[in-house]
Amino acid sequence: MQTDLVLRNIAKHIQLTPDEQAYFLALLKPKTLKRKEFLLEEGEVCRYSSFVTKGCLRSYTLNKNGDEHVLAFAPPDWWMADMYSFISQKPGTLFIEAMEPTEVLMLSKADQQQLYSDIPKFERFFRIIVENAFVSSQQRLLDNLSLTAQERFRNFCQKYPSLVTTLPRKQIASYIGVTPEFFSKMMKTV
Amino acid sequence: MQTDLVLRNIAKHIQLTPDEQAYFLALLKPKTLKRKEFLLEEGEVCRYSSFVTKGCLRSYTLNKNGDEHVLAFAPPDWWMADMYSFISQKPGTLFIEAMEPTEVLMLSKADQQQLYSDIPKFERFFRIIVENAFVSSQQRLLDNLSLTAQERFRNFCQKYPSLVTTLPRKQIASYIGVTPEFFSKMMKTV
DNA sequence: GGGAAAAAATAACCTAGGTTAAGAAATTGG
DNA sequence: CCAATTTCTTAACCTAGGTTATTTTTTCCC
Repeated sequence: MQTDLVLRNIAKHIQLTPDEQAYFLALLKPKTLKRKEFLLEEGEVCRYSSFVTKGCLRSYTLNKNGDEHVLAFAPPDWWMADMYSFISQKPGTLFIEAMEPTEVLMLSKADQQQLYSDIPKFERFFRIIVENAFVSSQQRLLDNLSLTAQERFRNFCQKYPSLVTTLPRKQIASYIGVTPEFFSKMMKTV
Repeated sequence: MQTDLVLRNIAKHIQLTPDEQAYFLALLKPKTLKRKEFLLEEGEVCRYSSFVTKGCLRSYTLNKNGDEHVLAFAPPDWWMADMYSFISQKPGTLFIEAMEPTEVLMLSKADQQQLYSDIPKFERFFRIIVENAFVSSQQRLLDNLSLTAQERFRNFCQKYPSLVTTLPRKQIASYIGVTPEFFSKMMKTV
């Protein structure tokens, strides 16, 4: 199990003793996903929060016309879940799919709750993670309200430099909120 | 000082002893705002998280063309801050303005940190608050990507029933992401 | 209560981005 | 390495929503 990355991820915000590290690592369930395999589908309850160690995940919804809308990408060192479903433990609306062969470390809702009680520092850790995610979600909202597709694409390039070259363009188009056809038109006009 | 509301707000997620309640309440600074008075302006550091007990706040940005974009409304029982600035203690981009005569209870960043150490339950409380805010921000993002203005307006009516009748229409238009002119056109077509 | 300011409505015209369709290029997995 | 699938591009046409300008209505506050 590839654990360096997740320990360094946590060390950015809280300090753990070796015992605490061992206790935490014992809770993680590793999982390997093939390209296009789903970690979660619409209507399921999201029972795990997953940390990506290799590959890449994306979360998206399918609206009533069958259009996909990408909510987030998770390259290595990112956490991913259907947050609504994970916190409420009710059926969610997101699909979470591997974009390529991907490895994750999964922490169940129950184990996370246990962790909060046993090692309160983890409550701080996840609070900080969610605070940052919230700020970035709000910024993206404002960007969608006030910037052109061109400008949102520039933002995307800065936020996910590693993904710009590796991801299919249609996925990037969906994330910034335009059709692949318009994205293509836009890329000619530079 | 009007403290019932904030104590009930907290009691939704954590249980406090009378001593803890008293300790918490002693940290809050009440403030009264006139209509159109600012609680925070662009470029300032957001030093407080504010709980609304009366009236209503809104947060918005001004883009380079001078257009306002409403990020959030806070009627009574809601918390409001420029989250980016509050967590980083760097200058932010939001304006926070009173829509009408408004009363808030303000908790400083330093006091919040102290509270986390002294009464770890508060770390849980604010984690839960931010989790919910994050989920709702993500849902709004998806709504902006996949719904029409008409549908977003219906969502707004469900989310903030008390504001639909009291707020100027141009503010609602800005929140759902359309111009007041288009909003007006849209309201005729029902 | 009344004058100033803000908000709302209307309408003519404009544009960023969507739709449909069809062919070309790139990936992928057997 | 090759057939199937997916992705990308192009182009003609379309539409949700924006812009500008003017008038009407409402709200505020002295």
